[in-house]
Amino acid sequence: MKPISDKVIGRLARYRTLLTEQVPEGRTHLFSYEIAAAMRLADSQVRRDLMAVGTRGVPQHGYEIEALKARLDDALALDRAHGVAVVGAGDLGRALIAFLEARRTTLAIRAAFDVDPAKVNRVFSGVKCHAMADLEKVVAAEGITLAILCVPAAAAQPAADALVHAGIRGVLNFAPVALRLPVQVALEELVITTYLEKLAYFTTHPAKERRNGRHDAR
Amino acid sequence: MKPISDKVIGRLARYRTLLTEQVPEGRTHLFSYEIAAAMRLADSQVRRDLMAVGTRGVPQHGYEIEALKARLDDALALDRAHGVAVVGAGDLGRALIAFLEARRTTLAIRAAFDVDPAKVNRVFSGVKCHAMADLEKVVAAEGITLAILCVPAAAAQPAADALVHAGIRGVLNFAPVALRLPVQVALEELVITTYLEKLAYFTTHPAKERRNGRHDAR
DNA sequence: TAGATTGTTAATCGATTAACAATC
DNA sequence: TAGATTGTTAATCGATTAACAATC
Repeated sequence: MKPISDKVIGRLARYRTLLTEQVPEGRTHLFSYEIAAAMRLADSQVRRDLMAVGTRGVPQHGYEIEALKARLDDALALDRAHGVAVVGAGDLGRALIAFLEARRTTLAIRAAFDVDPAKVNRVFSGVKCHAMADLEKVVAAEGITLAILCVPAAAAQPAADALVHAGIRGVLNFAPVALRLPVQVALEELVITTYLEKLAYFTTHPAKERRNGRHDAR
Repeated sequence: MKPISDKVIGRLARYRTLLTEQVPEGRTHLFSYEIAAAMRLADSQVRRDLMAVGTRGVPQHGYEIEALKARLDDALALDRAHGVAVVGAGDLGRALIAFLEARRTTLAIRAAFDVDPAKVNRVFSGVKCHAMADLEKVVAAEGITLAILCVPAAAAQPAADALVHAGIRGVLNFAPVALRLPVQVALEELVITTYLEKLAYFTTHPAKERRNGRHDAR
């Protein structure tokens, strides 16, 4: 399969969520324009995206939901397990553990890490918290490839360096810091205040000025 | 000022965070290529973005940090206060309250809401939790314009409808649901699993395939 | 069949980058 | 001054949309 752009992957993940969380009652198939309407996209874009992962629809019938879900799972590599670590077991980190463990998928949180000795060896929502010193050992032992970084800004870059050293392949960063990572390590920035600030701007300016898609992740 | 695109606003917010959180020791000015390097952008893009908000740099000296921060605050409407509500006081909602209240800015959380009677009237990190039934009253009384939506998927659309009815201007959505909102209400989708799924894909495929910016939001 | 919807190409659009004259 | 960096335009690039023949 040809390289698929970041943008397309983001939309494919959203299609998958839509199919999982919001399938209209009693439907087995969906038309491209229905998916498009739910996400405020053009129908040709939906067809084009689905084409990129080799899905086939049928004129007059649309796309079969179960087959499409299976195809998306496969394309997004969600048919295999991915080990996830949460680094920083503060309020946000613990909330993310609880939130993500509640919806068990192939993305499973296998460990938490914190510098605070009071948190080490505690178990949060079924996930054990380890000392940062044990990062490399635990990452290897648990087969962890992804990390969610929820430490304070000042601790983010050192923690990221430690993660890279431990062989992590992707980082989801919540700290308000522009991380420097080797290019081969995937990075998603998810700085909540950035999103709030965007909202503040767009609610303060006429709606007309909102030029682009409402999404991102993006 | 001309309309500024969603993409540019997102980067401006990130420049602002960089200037606030990561100013190199003892510097009063920064060059466009320094800002660009920190964010993995082209230097001409930084200059272009700053031009959009009317900032002037000086050849040989770069951009004055304090003046630039002030200009960005003004452009992003962060010089005024914005009232924020957190809807859904579960683990994630309460963590966001604690997280955002710790970094008091002009984006201040003025109220939380939940359907659970056990949570109503409790105070989380200094923020009072109200019944959903009181949404409209409290939003008006507290001058709330933005909402952070952290309710379960099934409750998201009804909650969003109630927020719109109460006159909210922008919604930051954490629920894994494609919300339908009137176009004049700004919407940012921040579905954490979507980001994790993107990471899973990019860590499973050769780094070379990563075509685009590492960010989004945005 | 006729009509609706897909798959796919071509056209458009917007965003990014390169280039360089202006400037300090 | 000379050289480095800005402001800004033009060129490139990629993403989105429109269009329509193929198809069920």
